[in-house]
Amino acid sequence: MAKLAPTIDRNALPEERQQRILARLRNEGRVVAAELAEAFEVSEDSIRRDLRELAAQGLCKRVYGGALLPAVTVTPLKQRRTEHPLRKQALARKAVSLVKPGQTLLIDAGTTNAAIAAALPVGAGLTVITNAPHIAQLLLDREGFEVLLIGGRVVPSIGGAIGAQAVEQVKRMRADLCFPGACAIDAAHGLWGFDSEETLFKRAMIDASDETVVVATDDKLGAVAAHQVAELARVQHLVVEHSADRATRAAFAAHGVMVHRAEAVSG
Amino acid sequence: MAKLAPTIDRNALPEERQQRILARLRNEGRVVAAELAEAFEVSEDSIRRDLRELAAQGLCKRVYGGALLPAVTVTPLKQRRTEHPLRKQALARKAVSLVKPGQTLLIDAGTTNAAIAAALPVGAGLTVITNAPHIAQLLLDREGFEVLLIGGRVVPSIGGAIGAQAVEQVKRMRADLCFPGACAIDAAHGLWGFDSEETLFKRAMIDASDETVVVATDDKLGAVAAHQVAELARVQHLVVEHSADRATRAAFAAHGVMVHRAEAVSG
DNA sequence: GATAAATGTACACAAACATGCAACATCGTG
DNA sequence: CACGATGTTGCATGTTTGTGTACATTTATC
Repeated sequence: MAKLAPTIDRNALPEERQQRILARLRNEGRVVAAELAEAFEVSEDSIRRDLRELAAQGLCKRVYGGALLPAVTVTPLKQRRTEHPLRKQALARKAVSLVKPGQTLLIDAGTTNAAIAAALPVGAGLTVITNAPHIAQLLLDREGFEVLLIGGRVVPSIGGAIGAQAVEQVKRMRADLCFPGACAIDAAHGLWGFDSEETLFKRAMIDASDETVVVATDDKLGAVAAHQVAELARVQHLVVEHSADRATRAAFAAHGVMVHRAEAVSG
Repeated sequence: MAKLAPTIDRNALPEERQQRILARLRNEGRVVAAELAEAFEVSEDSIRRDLRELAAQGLCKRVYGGALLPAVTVTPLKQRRTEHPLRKQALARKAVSLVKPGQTLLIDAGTTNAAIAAALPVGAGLTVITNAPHIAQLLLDREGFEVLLIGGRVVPSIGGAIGAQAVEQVKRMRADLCFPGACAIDAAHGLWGFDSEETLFKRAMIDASDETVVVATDDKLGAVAAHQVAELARVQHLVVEHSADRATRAAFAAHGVMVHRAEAVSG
């Protein structure tokens, strides 16, 4: 198992060597500096230099004696939830003002949407459909909401169920208002998502609702991601931060989107 | 199952060794310093140093002779949710011992079941299907679980989705083990629920699983409610409190149920 | 309370490390 | 071809880190 590969590692160019080190690392999960030095017939110093460069690019994790695969720690949702609390609260307050008593809302997973759920008025007879356990739990704890859960495989990085099963359930529902979490929104090209499955789910949400409200922090405005969720024509309302660029707001308004500007925050 | 893994632990890099120790700990729930020293071919002192560092990061709990998984720190909110936290934790610890790595679990809503979810070992490759947003969220926050959500209308008093839609989704799934929350269990008449719809859901859960584990606090034992969920023959395991009556335990055992008794609690 | 195992601390040693430097090859430009 | 610029390499330097041993202390068990 050790040297069955016919690859000749000696006489490798520096860059080539780094690629081979990476390949080994990904195969075996770890590399030892001394072994690499022997395989490539260079000094351990050179290997260490390679590892240092790879680590600087985040491609490996340097440890005493060699290197390991980098820890795949995507920022936990738990952490993200508390990132810009004041800004998200301000956005949420404005977004909630679009909700009328007795309506049925379709709320996507996401930290901004969790802030919206937390800001919804109790006792307005609202029905909330969501794919995010966190949001469902939040509304149950507040009491006074009718909560419908969308099932399916829950993607940890998103914090909600997406995928075929979730899409199918959404298709069998109707809502007055939907809040698809925005990954990016652009006046010319509409709403965008990062992930293919996530995009399908958001589209199903929009199709199942009379009106769509996009709530976007500044960094989402004018950005474009990999997959289109929907044309801008499908979006009736856009809620932006107080700090949102004036020209950008005008651009969306020119496309017939009602733009709502949140209050300023001190923080 | 013990040493079939071809993983070579000797010659591990220091940091790599700590990672492997953590992996072992999460799989087996405990590690012994002497065994680790032999496996990694280093002195026990080095192992102790590793354990000390891991403990400093809160990743394990040092004990005389080795280390254990850190105490499941239940947040104040969750504790308020639970009436008898210590008793339920003791039950949960015993219930979790029935779970094997890689299994798929079907976990019902309920405070006792939430305690079980909180006690599940991370990194054992477990898949959890649940109708309770609270439990789903708890597992997402702990990371390392595959979580499948059962959708439907969420009943606030239960804290989970039941009803036709939920039943339909459960029917399309298979699990190794299921934990239906018990309302009452009786040696002569089996498992009982309070509510008609809830009962249907629990029955669907049991039908979808190879084995059923009922975890019951003392007050559930020998009690009978309005709707029958299942015959006792469908129940393979019963986990009871340390204080459970001896004759009652014998009665269940006589019906072919494996009775597991939790540790005593000081409180 | 006695005993043996487990533990923490201190210290010495070796391995791995970062850094600076000189030698060498490669490449482009005058 | 000459020349310098650039980049890579190996070596020597001093530093950091991990490891094992020795000894005093704590802990579990009888």
